Amino acid sequence: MTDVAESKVAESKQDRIARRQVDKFDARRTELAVATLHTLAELGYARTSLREIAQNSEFSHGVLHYYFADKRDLITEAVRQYEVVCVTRYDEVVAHAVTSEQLRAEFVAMFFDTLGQDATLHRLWYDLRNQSLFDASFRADVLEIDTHREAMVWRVISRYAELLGGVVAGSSGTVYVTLDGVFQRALLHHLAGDAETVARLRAELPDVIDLLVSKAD
Amino acid sequence: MTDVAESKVAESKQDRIARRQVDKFDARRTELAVATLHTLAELGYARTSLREIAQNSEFSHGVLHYYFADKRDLITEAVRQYEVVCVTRYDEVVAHAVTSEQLRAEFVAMFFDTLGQDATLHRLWYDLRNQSLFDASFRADVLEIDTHREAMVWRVISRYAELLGGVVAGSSGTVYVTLDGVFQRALLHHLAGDAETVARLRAELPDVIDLLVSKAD
DNA sequence: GTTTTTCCTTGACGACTGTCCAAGATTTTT
DNA sequence: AAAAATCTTGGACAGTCGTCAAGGAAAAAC
Repeated sequence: MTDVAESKVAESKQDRIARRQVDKFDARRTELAVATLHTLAELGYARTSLREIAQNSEFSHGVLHYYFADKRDLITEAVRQYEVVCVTRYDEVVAHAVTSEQLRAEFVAMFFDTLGQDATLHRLWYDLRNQSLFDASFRADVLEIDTHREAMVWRVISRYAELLGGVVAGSSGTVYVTLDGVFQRALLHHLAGDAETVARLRAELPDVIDLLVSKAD
Repeated sequence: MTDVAESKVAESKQDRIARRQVDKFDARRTELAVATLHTLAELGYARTSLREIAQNSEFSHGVLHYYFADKRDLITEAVRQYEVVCVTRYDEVVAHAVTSEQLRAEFVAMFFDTLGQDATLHRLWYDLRNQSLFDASFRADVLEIDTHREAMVWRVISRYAELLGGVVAGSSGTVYVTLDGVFQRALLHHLAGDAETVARLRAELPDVIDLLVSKAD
């Protein structure tokens, strides 16, 4: 009995230790994944090396193989970090907008804000989505993130239709590819330094949104 | 006088020789650029090496630096080859369709035909367009090709509106990003082996087209 | 047929890659 | 304070990369 009790105590103690170490381990994994994310955003998938990632962290390159099985494992974790950052961006706008005009205007504003602010992160997303066209090992994560992005856009547009007293004219997928297409195009011209084209896309976006929503008369 | 005449003859002779050599030189450049295109389509930009390209041609890797200044020069030429192949795809459909229903149906058919047929080429295009988000040296070519693609789509949709007796509801850019977005998404699911989603996108495409065109009553 | 020019192969170079490991530094446990 | 477990470093490894140059093969010019 005593032996068992002691053993239980010992176990739970070791468990506590183990759990703490796991937490610490995970924290460092996340830290390194974030450094990876920044490196990828800066250089793109094709030119990102482990040594470059390590230089963007406070560790040496050898440590990466202590926390990650290989490069793919590391990059996959970085992609998951991206998702955490990026997928609830418009929820606040949806939550507190009380008129359709307000929602549309604030969505457009945030759309182009994040375009300028997080341009390198966004180009990374498109880079990785494209990588998944060649490398099957990214596909599952990419498709999952894409689904979440689609849902995010849908929350905005369906709420807009609701406030407007109309219905969304296309499917969730159609709405998503349209707005994502506008974003991709704006990103390209933004990075190319063509502010004029970006401004034009911004001016057109409200019309694009209205194209996707049929107002009931 | 005679000297001058002889010199002229000699010059024009040398010119002829020079021209022929230039033609031969260009022909081989094109040949190697095509091999590059196939390699890029297969492996993607990130994993395409000069030795791999050479293996897809009938030459050895050293010859690439005889015909091209460096890797960038070679890949740029390959991108230009892509444009030649890809940008008049729907013109025949536009030319011989006599009803709006026919044009729409044949466009949809060709849209998904090329999706399956030239999937690797298309994923290369998206790969290179994305590369231009990181590497400015591709941007000019990418933007030019993108413009041509947009014009190609516009020819289809504006003709469709004409046959239908309506007007296009969005700008040329809006129409392009929407249909290109559908294509990108269909390509991803096609390469992921998800035939069901591709079929759904195909079934939805006519509605997407009609969304972009307002029929006059 | 010989010389000259053009074309192509082969091997080498330095730099860079992902991966692994021995050994030292640090932290935790006893 | 000693011992054990954990973390981190920095160098070595086997490859691969783009690039280049020497020299042989082929073609063209005479």
